[in-house]
Amino acid sequence: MADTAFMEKLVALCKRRGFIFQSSEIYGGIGGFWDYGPLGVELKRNIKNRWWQDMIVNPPAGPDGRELEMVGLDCSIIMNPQVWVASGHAGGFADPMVACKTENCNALIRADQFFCVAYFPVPMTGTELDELSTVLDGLIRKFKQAISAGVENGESELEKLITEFSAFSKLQTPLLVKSVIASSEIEAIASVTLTKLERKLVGESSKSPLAFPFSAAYQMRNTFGPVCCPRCGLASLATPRQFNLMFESNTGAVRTESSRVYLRPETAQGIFCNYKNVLDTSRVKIPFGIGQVGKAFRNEINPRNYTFRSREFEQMEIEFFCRDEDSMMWYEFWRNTRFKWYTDLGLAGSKLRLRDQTKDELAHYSRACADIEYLFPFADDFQELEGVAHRGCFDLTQHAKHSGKDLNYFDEEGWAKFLAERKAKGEPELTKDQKAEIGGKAPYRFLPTVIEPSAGADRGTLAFLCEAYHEDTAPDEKGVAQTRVVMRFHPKLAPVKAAVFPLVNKEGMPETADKLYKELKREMVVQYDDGGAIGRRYRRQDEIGTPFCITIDGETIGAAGATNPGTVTIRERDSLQQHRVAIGSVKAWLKERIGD
RNA sequence: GCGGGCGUAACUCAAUUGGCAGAGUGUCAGCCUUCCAAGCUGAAUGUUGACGGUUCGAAUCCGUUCGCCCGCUCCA
Repeated sequence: MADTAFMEKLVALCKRRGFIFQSSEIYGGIGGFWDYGPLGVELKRNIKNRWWQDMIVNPPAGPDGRELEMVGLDCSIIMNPQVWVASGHAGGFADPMVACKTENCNALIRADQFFCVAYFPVPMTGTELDELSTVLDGLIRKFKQAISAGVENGESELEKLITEFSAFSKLQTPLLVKSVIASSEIEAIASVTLTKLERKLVGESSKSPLAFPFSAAYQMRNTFGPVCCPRCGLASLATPRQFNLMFESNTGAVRTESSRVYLRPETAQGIFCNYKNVLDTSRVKIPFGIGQVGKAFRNEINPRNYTFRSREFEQMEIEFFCRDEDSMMWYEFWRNTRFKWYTDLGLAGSKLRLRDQTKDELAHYSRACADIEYLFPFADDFQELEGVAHRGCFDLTQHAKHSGKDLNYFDEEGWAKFLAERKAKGEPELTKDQKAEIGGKAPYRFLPTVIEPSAGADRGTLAFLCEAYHEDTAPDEKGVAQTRVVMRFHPKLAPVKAAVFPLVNKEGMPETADKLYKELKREMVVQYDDGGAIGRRYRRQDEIGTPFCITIDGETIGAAGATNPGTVTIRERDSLQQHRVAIGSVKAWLKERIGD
């Protein structure tokens, strides 16, 4: 169950303490855009820096035990518009939506994700059903491919399908396009369970149902009858409309059709477009990866759930290039590596899961995809933080085709070895033509296969915020249990690593504390606080998730009766335990616990 | 896009039938305080989202508009 009360408390805290603000708040805000305040920026930066450090600078060893080759990149947000034609975003990143006009229904349907069912007046024979299934399978596959490939002219693609369907459908005339069902049920309809489903849909009547894409059904409504809303069941659907999710802008001061450009909807295409540059300049060899952290933009139909679905968001993406025969090994590697990264940083509970996508969910070019998902307090279901996708060589193929450039990888090492082996065996030297012939294809020249771990930085930040929020009880000075709000960030992610307090504002304690504070701030984010009672200061730091509080007391300054002169207390946020540490060792003590 | 809900201090929320815009928390200043907030004193902060209307008088009623939240839907 969604815990809205929890979410409201977290959102209030984020505002009150300066983690997250609404964008342009003084003007009433703007939906789908958010600002990170002084603490939020530290938290998000820590997450991005960790990612960069753990994935690019010092990645774990590969599945073969060898060092991983990873390099970084920082691409522009606006690219040549042809990029988006090649990637499929220009054509396919637009969802055909259809709304129901019934007063109390108003359902909104993704037309490409729904299929219609038609019923035939006469029962079919087993052979006819088999034939029907085969044809349907083919049609559905083609339709899905057309959608995911982002065919530039979806209309004509649909018409082709309809013609094909009509040719077949002279077998029987459908009675009525009755309902719309989710694509996940399509397998059931198009395969052997026809009769079972038939019963489910039309009781014990003998009509045989036939399913086909919603858009096709809509176009054929004059022949087959009206398409009904899946929710209210009435024939009240409006004309399907395109929802384009690309942000548009213009280059140059004069706006014309040809000046139109797009803000990138993902950082990945910048990597693919620079893949050849990286190969040519940085001495990397396959397998290797390129990582990038950067903003991306999508005109979400309806941004919701705090920062979870923003229209401007930040991604942390890797494109890992490898040989196709090793690709499933690398896919497994990245799938596990990325999941472990989250658990190591504290998303360790049952709220985090690794889920393999089903065949239905996969894009047509994708061989496998795993989602790393988090159960946010605002949702009933797990939501995606990151997708690790096996993309085959789809992207590079597309860019090679559209740019006209050869994006093949040439394995110089393997080629040299091949030539040397021939020589050793005393085989005759190859002619120029033979060399071009053999060296011009696999295994020496080929388009690499790509594994893409693509993480949402803002989603990750939000997940870490949700995971950190705790209310527990701690005793006050009278020993009475009091509720306290504590953000239990992993020390590596905590926006403030430590706070320095003088126990009281006299006897030289402020001076000593200030000196320690200034020394620590050279290497980490620390705060100095002398305001109010010590307990109040502890609670303030608990609320922003500072893992360690250092107090300068009588012992530190060697007051009369001190048994541990020159030591401070370091209080731990989660356990409330205190440690006595020599003031000169504080920095080392903290660094040991916070890590690099 | 459609439907519903809602806009009062930094946060959480009051304000009787239309009658002087308030409280708690937080923040700031000072005092007190030798280790876990709700000790003391004081202070600042509001064109009640905006515009218009009704009225002697509007946070409150009406209209318009802007924005936010929820549902349908999408996704990193």
